[in-house]
Amino acid sequence: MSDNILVAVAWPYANSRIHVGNITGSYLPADIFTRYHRLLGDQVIMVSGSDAHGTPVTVRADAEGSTPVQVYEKFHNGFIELFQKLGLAYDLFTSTHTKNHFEVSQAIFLALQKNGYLYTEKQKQWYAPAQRRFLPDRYVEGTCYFCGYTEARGDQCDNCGNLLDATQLIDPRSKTDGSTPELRETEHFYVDLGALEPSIVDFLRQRESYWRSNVLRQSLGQIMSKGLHGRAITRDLDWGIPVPVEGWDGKCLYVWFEAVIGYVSAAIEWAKLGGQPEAWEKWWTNPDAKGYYFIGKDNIPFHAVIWPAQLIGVGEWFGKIYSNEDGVKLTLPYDVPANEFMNLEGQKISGSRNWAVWGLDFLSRYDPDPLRYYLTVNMPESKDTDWDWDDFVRRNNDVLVATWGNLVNRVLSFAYKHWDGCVPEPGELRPDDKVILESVAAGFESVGEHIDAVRLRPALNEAVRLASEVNKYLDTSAPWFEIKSDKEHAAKTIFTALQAIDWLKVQLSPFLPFTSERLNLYLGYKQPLFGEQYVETVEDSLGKHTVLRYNSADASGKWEPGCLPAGGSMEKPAPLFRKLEPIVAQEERAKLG
RNA sequence: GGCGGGGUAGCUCAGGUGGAAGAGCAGGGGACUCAUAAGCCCUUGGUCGUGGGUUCAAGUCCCACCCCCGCCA
Repeated sequence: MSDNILVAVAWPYANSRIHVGNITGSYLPADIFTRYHRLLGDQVIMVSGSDAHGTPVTVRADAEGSTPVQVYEKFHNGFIELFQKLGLAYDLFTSTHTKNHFEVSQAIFLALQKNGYLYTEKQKQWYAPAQRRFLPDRYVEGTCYFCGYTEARGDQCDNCGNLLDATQLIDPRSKTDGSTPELRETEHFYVDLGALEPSIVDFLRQRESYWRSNVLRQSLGQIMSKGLHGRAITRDLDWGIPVPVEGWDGKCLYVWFEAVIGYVSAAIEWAKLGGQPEAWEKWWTNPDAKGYYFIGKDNIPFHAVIWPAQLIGVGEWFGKIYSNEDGVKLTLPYDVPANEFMNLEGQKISGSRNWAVWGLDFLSRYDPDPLRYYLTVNMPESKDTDWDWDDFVRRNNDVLVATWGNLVNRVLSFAYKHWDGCVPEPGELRPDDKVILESVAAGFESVGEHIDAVRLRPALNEAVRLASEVNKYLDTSAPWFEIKSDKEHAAKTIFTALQAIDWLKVQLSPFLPFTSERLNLYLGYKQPLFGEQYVETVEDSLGKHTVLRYNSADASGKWEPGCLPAGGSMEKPAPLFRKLEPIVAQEERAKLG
């Protein structure tokens, strides 16, 4: 029995690079979860993409003298490079700037409208004649009408902390060119979240027993105390998805509204690229499919409340509009295992202050698995955590190198040297051998249970603990002593240790895919554990976009205690991990700020 | 102001449904040598933020308060 599992991963905004906090917050846990379910044999797809639209991209383009497309493509390509190097094996990592996403988003908009959940409202907003565009509140500056501070932003005054009504700013000016804006009337669509509130409360209550309490209680608490209210879903902007209504030229869907729709559109694009255009329905119109949304806590309201509201609001109309199907509804999220934040050396991560460890920069000096290890074992699953360079070096050396890497190296080297590069024939195993093998085999249950419940830190610690058990077993059996007097006993010990390592390799592989693949080769296997990531260019009427994909054709890994072939030939082993000098922590800290 | 998260050994943190305080690292001692001087064994160390309450029994439930951090207005 295999499940259909949709792994929906946060969409990085195409306006800044990705740092370790972003990675541990959503991208990495999603990949670990996905790899585990692939090994189990479940039908799982992991999708996401770059969030390409919105004002910050246009503002940056203006500042750099380039175009929004150029800005978004630059960051998008950087994301793909990082994800490939870090082994984040998306079935599809695409973008919101695709024809497909435009169509799906517009269909969602129209379905909400058909169901009566949209309404329009007129409001005044600052307009910059010189730039011929409306200014978002954040891009208007002026004098605060509370405290007289002259550098207040339209949305909030940094001096007195009050939230402001941008239209009341004194002496307003455009943040980008200093020109004086004027108030103009504009009309926008709103989604009637108030009308959807009872359905959302039901939705949350049905998931009360298994959702993380931070996600559930924050969402429910906010609704109970404040209620839900209409929210604007369109803006005066030309970089984005046009509002699919006659006479609404020059207005776009708000990014918060359309980016989440990417979870549907990316699955559709994935199905099309795979040559089975209907395949997405197994995850999206199948009520038994389970959607897991991996996001950071900043995104909780959008995924736990607003996105479900959108899905409930479209009802059966999406099917009718998009694919001419009747009686079909989109499947609501099963779980939203949002993480808290990771800080850096005791301070909040900040790109503008260069207080960050950037993903690509890190990988230019270190390997991906140590990063994956440290970020998992320090994952902010229940509260904020801290990236500490000393701690990174220590854990790399004490756990990856000393406990696990050394276990592999000492056993494989010993076997390779004394049995001519082959797995020794053990004959009948002794009681002690069976005991340690049973313990390690039980890891498929215990580690798996943790991953299934998205408790990744305890899952990884459990696997490492089992590696430590094997070290103890080795010390007790002492094959280096046995081999002097009785090579048959040493063969039993080394075979047992190799078999245990073979299983631990699988249990650790969702966390440490690169070194697990290498170990897999050393043990003599020809087929890789996982499939391959590859990059492809897709063309549509909007232009070309690059996507990251995953080909599982050669994957052979299975989440079960398989049989290591006795007598099989091995590859000459080499250490899996590099030991780091403590000085690198100081060097890395010196680069911050 | 409202909603939420956190305060457990020197450090980083575990402690689903209440039942004799845990791990790793750091510190101290020991045996071994296959291994990236790694691994293994033993060991020092805590009034679980504060004050009440429920209970035969509370880090774990309830109330109040004090700090730190987010989100929302």
